[in-house]
Amino acid sequence: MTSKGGNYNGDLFEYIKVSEDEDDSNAVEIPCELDGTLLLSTLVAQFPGACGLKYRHPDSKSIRGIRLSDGKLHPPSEAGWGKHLYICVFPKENKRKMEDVSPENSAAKTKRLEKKLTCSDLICLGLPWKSTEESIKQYFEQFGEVVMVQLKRDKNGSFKGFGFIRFATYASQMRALAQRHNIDGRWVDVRIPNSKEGVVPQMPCKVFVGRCTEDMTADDLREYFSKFGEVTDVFVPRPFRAFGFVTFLDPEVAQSLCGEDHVIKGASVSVSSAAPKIKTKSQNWKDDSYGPNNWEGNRSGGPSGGSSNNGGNSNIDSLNMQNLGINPNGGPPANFNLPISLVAAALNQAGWGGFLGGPGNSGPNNWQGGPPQGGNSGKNWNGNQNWGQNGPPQSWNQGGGNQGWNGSGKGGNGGGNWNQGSWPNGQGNWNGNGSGGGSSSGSGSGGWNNNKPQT
DNA sequence: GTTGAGCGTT
Repeated sequence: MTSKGGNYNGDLFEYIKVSEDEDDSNAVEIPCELDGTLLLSTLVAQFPGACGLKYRHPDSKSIRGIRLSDGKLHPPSEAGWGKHLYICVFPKENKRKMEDVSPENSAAKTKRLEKKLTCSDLICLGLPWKSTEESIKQYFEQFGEVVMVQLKRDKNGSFKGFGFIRFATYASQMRALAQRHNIDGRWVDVRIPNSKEGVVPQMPCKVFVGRCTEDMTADDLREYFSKFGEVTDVFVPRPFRAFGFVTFLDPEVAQSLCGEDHVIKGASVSVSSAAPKIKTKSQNWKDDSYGPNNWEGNRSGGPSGGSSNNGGNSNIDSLNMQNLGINPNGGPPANFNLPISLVAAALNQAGWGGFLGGPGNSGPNNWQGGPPQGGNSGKNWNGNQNWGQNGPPQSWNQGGGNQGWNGSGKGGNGGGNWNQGSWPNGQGNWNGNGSGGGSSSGSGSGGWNNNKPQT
């Protein structure tokens, strides 16, 4: 490509300096497009969750926003981006839509959010023996402010290899929970402690995007929807099926978009709940209009490395819950007493479709009759098994017209795909494998516990 | 001095 483009400096790519704050010591230089604009997606690739840019005007000393349209950030003047330090704009923690700011509504919502988006302590399992409070704090600060680190020791003061941390914000917590962590060469499990039990799905983080056109890629959806809040996953089925799923960090954002139409690439798409339609007659998953899609192409395995080893006795435990964006501290939502099939659906919506069923006999249809036997006592997901090369059993693929795991060839190989990249340190992004396809390509390394004994 | 699934009173 030797296009001269409409760039401002005569260079092929103009780079602009971007930082998370006004401290430019960790600024990243980001390339613009040839027309002088900066793609939001380029920005997000370096600053996951960013939704815009601003800078401090040298004369007025005030902060100026950068124009964003159609996923492109426009330089502040004809002269281009100049040498300003640009600062990332991130969605507010308690974001809500403009039309929702009527006083009572606002107060009520804030209250709810406060309750819902509360941090909890996180347990860190498998820490290196040489860990210290300081080193662990330092590691986790890449996800946000760390307000507590406790490493557990025995009476003699020797470290037991695990500890607890706490973040200042829910967003930081979710970022940390959504990643695998390699600390000093060991895969460290970060989860919500079992002591925080009684949690239940709250609100779906995932929305269904209907009327997609064939030229809409996962990246397109990500780029578009990022302006409403941090997007943690996008799934666009291929071959083309005219819909997609977008998962937000904040369920409130997902919720707020439901029922709306949006224009992407010139086409009107409809956003709605990703929940399977409730069938009054038959709650058979096979008959659901798009229930089975939730099982398709989703990540295999949970964050513990796709290590489902439940042999058909899967259950819902805190390890699973934590990764659903489910608040460990919040009380039960209004729709607490859902049939288990809907709970399963809710779990899927939350972005973890596919993990409830195991390689055994726990395909979706098994959920109709109620929860699996065995309650919550069994420990699932702790083994090092993946789905295997072939994904879940064939019987999962009988949904009419649905591709299923094997048919689509997607997502069947275990958990390596969950965040290969790291988050805020600029070395990667959510979808470490590029093209926004983290949700649909799954030949991973086989899970968390790749640890080798240390010497 | 060793170890590697777990669940916090240091």
